[in-house]
Amino acid sequence: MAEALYKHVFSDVKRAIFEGEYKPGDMLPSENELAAKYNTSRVTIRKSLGMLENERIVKSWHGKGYFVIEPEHAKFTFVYEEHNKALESKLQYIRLLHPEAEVQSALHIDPSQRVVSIMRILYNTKKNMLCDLMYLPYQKGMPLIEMEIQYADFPDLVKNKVSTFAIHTKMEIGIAAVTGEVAKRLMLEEGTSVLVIYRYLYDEMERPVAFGKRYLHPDCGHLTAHSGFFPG
Amino acid sequence: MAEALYKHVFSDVKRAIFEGEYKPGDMLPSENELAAKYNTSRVTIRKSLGMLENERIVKSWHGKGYFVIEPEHAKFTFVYEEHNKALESKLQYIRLLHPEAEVQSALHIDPSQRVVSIMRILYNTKKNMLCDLMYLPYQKGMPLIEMEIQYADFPDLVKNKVSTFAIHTKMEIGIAAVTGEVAKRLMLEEGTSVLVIYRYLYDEMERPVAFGKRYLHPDCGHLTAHSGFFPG
DNA sequence: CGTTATTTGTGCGTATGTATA
DNA sequence: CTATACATACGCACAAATAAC
Repeated sequence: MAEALYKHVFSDVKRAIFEGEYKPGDMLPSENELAAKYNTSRVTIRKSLGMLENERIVKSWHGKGYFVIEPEHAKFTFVYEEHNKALESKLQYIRLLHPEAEVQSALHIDPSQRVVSIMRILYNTKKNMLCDLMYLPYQKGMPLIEMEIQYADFPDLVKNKVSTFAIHTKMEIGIAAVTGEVAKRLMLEEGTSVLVIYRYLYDEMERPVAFGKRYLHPDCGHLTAHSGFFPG
Repeated sequence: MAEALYKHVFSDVKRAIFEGEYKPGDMLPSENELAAKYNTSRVTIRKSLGMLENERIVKSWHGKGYFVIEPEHAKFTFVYEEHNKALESKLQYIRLLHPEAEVQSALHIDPSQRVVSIMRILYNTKKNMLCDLMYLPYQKGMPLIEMEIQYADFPDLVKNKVSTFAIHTKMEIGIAAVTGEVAKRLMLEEGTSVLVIYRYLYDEMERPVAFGKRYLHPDCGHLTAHSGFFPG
């Protein structure tokens, strides 16, 4: 089967842009010109140009034409898997407690309201690599069954209550000194600085529904993100 | 002006998905059924469904139908501005030197080849917030003029040599202890742990063309990223 | 100021191909 | 084999924005 025509036009124009034939700011030939050049219809050309627009390579202006845009190198895509498949997970405890200041502020609740606190350790054959803490506002009838929680992903914890599409999450990366239980479980000296990943889950009304902290053992290495154009 | 028909269909189906009328895994009505429902043509429906597909909300299977997919909560978008607009930038030095091991390995060069090393400080009215180090393989005739480099973004440094679209960058976040010149400039004690952002620039052949390290003063706070669906 | 040509935006009808059940 | 569903592609018409005259 021959390659679809619109795909051919798409990759041919894309190639021309990547090779510098059209530079950022340049106008592409009009739809009609391209249709003539590739000996096809305007509809097909529009499909190809639409794909280039989706990839943020060109932008169309009504009545003017299509223009090559400046690529975005400031936006990075971070792939962060809640469940690292190379690591085993072990539940440490589930406690019902009155939140400390950090958790209060993250979940927008007052000290009188209790929260469920869950600690998990993620480890490989050699050592404990991550210490994961999660906090959820406690409500009566909440399932505290260990097995349910042990393997649950962060968004899974609340997905039954709201539509998965309504949830969005925020991730923050910071640095913190490990103390007490966390230091002991990661087998680090008290006060050692480690990377910390903070996770915030919000529902469709922007209300915080969960808060998590994850302490990374130094041997976990770096967190990586990418920018630029990638296939797929 | 009335809203375009295809936009109406798009947002109406999207709303239905977000409200849980169609759940992840569900099949949407067929193109023909939707065309009948909205009293329009199949072409228009395809446009709307194509938009939903671009937003990774549905996926079509040839001969089967359109299916609601599970939202991706593991991919985060990091917006990282090389030039923080709230901060002033000051060039500290430009040196030509033989690279240390870390830089050698990052740029895939051997110790005999020299690199241009550039240090900048980014500061606000109160204090120095960032210490930025960049390394570029040195080539004869390279412009070392300070003014050119002082305000250059990371990708700008190489954009004249290759197409901007061919460049892609990687970002890593780690933790490191500040020493020597860096510690002094950030006014931190030797050995203090700080967040470090590593940047790698690659050309179209995946060859490294620049390497950067950026030490963040603790007062810079956290790095944040988002996941889920956002308008625009 | 309006006129006109150009360019993109929206929308319909139709035909044929191909994958799935 | 057949019915259904999506994929590709063409032609046409009109609307709306832009720019040049």
